[in-house]
Parts: sequence; C-alpha cells; structure tokens
Amino acid sequence: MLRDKAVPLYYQIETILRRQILEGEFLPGSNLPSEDMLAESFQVSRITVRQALSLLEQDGLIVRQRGKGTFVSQNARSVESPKLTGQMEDLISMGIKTTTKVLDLSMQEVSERIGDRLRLGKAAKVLRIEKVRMVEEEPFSYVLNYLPPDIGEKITADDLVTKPLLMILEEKLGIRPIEAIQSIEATIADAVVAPLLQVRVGEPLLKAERTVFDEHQRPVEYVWVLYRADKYFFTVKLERRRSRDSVGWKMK
Amino acid sequence: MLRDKAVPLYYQIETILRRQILEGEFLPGSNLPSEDMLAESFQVSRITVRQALSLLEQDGLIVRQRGKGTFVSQNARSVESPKLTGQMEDLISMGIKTTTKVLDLSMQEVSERIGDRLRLGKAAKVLRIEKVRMVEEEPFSYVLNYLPPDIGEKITADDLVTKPLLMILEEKLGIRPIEAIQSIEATIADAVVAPLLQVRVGEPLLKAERTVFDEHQRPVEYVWVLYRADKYFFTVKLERRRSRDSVGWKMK
DNA sequence: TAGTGGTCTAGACCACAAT
DNA sequence: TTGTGGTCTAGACCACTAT
Repeated sequence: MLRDKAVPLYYQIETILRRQILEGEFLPGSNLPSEDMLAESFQVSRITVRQALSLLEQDGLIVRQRGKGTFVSQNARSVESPKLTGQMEDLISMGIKTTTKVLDLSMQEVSERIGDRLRLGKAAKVLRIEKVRMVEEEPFSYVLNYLPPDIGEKITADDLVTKPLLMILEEKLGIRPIEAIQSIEATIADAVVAPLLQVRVGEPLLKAERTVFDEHQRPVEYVWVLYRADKYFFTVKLERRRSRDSVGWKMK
Repeated sequence: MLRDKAVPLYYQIETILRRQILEGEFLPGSNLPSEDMLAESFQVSRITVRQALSLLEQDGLIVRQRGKGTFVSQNARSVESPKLTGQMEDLISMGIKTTTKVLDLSMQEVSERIGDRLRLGKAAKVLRIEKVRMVEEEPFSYVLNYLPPDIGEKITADDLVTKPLLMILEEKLGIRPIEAIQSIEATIADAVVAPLLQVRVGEPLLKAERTVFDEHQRPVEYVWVLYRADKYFFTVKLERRRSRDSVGWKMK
C-alpha cells in the first residue's frame, strides 16, 4: 500500500472508487464489495473505508442499505444538460469556453444592500465589475461583481480577460472560496440589458444573486447575474432533512 | 447519560448542539467547547462527538479549523426570505398555509418524457394531477404532478385537498421521499396559464421540474411547476467540490 | 444462520495555530 | 510547548436482510 502523508487514505480510496463508478467498472444498481472486503483489499481499517464511502454517499454516487449492501446509484449520471449547469465548479471552469467583455471596473461607494452582504461599514468602498459573458460568440449573461476594497484593489482589468474571477482570487490572492449562498428568480429583459444580451425587451431572464464565502466564512464576493433563459438553467439536488425523533438527555 | 437504543448517541448530541446554536446559547462566531471537552461532558468517545459535529458542519451550522477550534457559523442565520424558499421541507410544510385547487386528476397514457423520468415502460399509465396552489387567496403556482400507476391508483381527490402530496405518499402509502433532482429556468406566462395565475401574458415565471426519489432511489413522482416570479424565489447553498490532488495506489 | 451496514469504544499519532 | 482538530487502528456489538 502506498502511503502519502499529504493525502489521507480515505480520500485516496474515495478517489479510486469514484473513478471506478464514473468509468463504469461498477454499473448503476450493482453492488460494491462489502465494507469488510474493501478494507481487506485496500489494507485499511473498516472505519477508513466507511469514511470514504460516506463521501461518495454525500455526493449521491452510492446508496447504502443496512443488511443488504452498498449499491451504485441510479443517478450516477453524467451531465445531461444541453445548456450549462450552475454548480460552483462550472462557474470556475466556465472561463475555458467563454470570453468576457468588461464594461466597467471601478472603485465605488458601497450601497447599503451590497455593504450588508459583504459585511462592510458604511463609508467603505467596493470594486464594481460590470461584464458580459459570451459563449460561442453569443451573449450568455450580464454580470455585476462587487468585491471588498482590500481584495478589489489587487485586481486589474488584465486579470479578468484571462481568468475567471474565482480563479484569480485563489491563485493570485490565496483566497479559497468554498461556499456560496445563492438565490434565483425569474425576471424579464428591460431596455438596458436587452441590447447587451441581444434579446428583445420582455424576453425571460434568470436572475441569480450570490454571496461567496471563503474558508473562514468571510464574504469575499457578491455577484448579481442575469442569464438568458434560452441558454441557461440551474440544476440542484434537494435532500430531505434527516428526521428522527430524539429523546431527552441527562448530563452525567 | 440516557441511553436509548432507538436513537444513536451521535444523533442525540447533534440535536442538542443544534438547538443550543439555533437558540443562541452559542453565538455566531463564538467557539464551541473542544471535541475532548464535549466527549467528556456527554460521556462518549471523541469519535462519536466528531460524528455529531460533522453533521452540523454539513448543514453549515459550524466551521471547524484545525489547531484553532470549532466555531458557530456566521450563516447560522434564520430564514431571511420574505417570499418562500424552495427546499424540500418547505414543499412539505407548505400545505399548512396554502390551499389547493385541483383542476384535473386522471390516469393517462405516459408521454416519452415523463416515462423516461419515472423509468416506466412505453405502455404504462400515469396519474396526472393538475392544480393551482393559492397562498393567502392569491394564486402562487401552477403544478402538474405525475405518479407511477401503482402509486397513483391509491390517491384520491379527497386526499389532495387536505394534505400535500409528499405527506400522502409518506403517511398513506409508506413511501419515504428523501431526494429530488430539480432544474430551474425562467419563462413567461402564456395565454393558458396567465389567467390561472392571475397575471398578464408575458409576466415572468419561474419554471421548476423535479423528479423525486425514495430511499431506494426509485422515482416516485415527477413534478412540473410554474411559480409567479413576484411570489417566489429559490435559495440554495453551493459548495465547492473538495479538491485535493490524489496519488496512485498499489493494491497489496 | 450468515452477511451486511450502523454504531461505539479506547487509544494513538499527526498537522496546525497560538503562546 | 500546549491545545486543537484530522486521520487511523483493532475490536466489539447491534439491527436488518436474505437464506
């Protein structure tokens, strides 16, 4: 067994099993080897195997059933989307196939709404970035980014043409965005954005607002986006909150 | 310490800590007792405490930092939404404040699209339910439900007026819906739905499609919904996929 | 009864942050 | 150096499913 201090065993095992599932070595509906068998073949303890499996379960790749075994999920499905999906990873990798037109990049007084989202004081300034993202020569979305002053002052227009913003934060500034709270609603194109997105006034648009947080839960970016409804939809997995009745507890 | 065979220790501990956080006994940003201390006061092993904490971490209530401690999340925030949020729980509890007008309830031939989503054969039938949900006397959403025949045949119109569908599935049929895949896009009201939702043609609507699965990953319901944009938005937490470079592995 | 996943323990060592 | 969370072990017993 290859030991690598930098990468935990359970993570290595998860990676291997994930690849095997995605590449079809284990087919949807089929059962995985039992935990004992996996522990044996990887030469680790069962707890470590379970740690790996629970990651796969969280991602919905496998389903575990007591007394029966562990099965590859029917939803271990490849991306079905003809458009683009809006998961965090896509937002990052999106830079690959898209070009960005920066319309504005300037430090501005913070509005109450933005300041609230970024947890800034009233007198603070923010970097405002206005841009249009193009996918295959067609306008795709109209984006407003707002960044706290200490982060914003380190970002230049040159950065933006080459890389997506989240990648700049990570690689240039050492900020690790790991979480975002996003809300989505429907709206229609007005006279201002319609020409920018090359649609008629009144066409449907998907509006998303999100605040992005780093590992310390500091807000590092607030984003306001309008997507063309014909080019974008958003997919999520909803999970029911585990519900089990609990009982009282006595401290000893 | 109270032992209850029916409820795992880690789950009891999670419940207690969750309540303490939500009720403000631990304030956002403050640190929780260390894992060792929690293990001591609950009189359980540290592993069991960690299991409880990892549930809270998954739900975003706490943040753990190696070498520093465990902290209550800044986002342990109560519902901010003036409208309704679209999480699975809401869909269930929604019945409380809403009334439902059933426009149609009938067994029909399955279309290819629906059959595909519910994993049914070509000749299968489905129960189709068409309804309008009202919130405080105002139309809120236009909903089409499709259910597999064996489930659908057990549902009557009477059921629907009293309880939300998911609750019927659970209480009357013993089906436990635990997961759904949902996609969301923007559209506008056409001449058919505009009067039903009491909006003008051309007003923005949020369109959601979702397939609901039970614990065995069987699709138990397919739903197609149009929401009035002025009454509904959807909030989600996005999480960045953990990314760590992994290395090769040698089987022993 | 045999096999599976679910829960739990006691103990160990490590990496990281603060002092 | 001390205290924290991160990883890992070996072993135990339980609950559920299938035979």
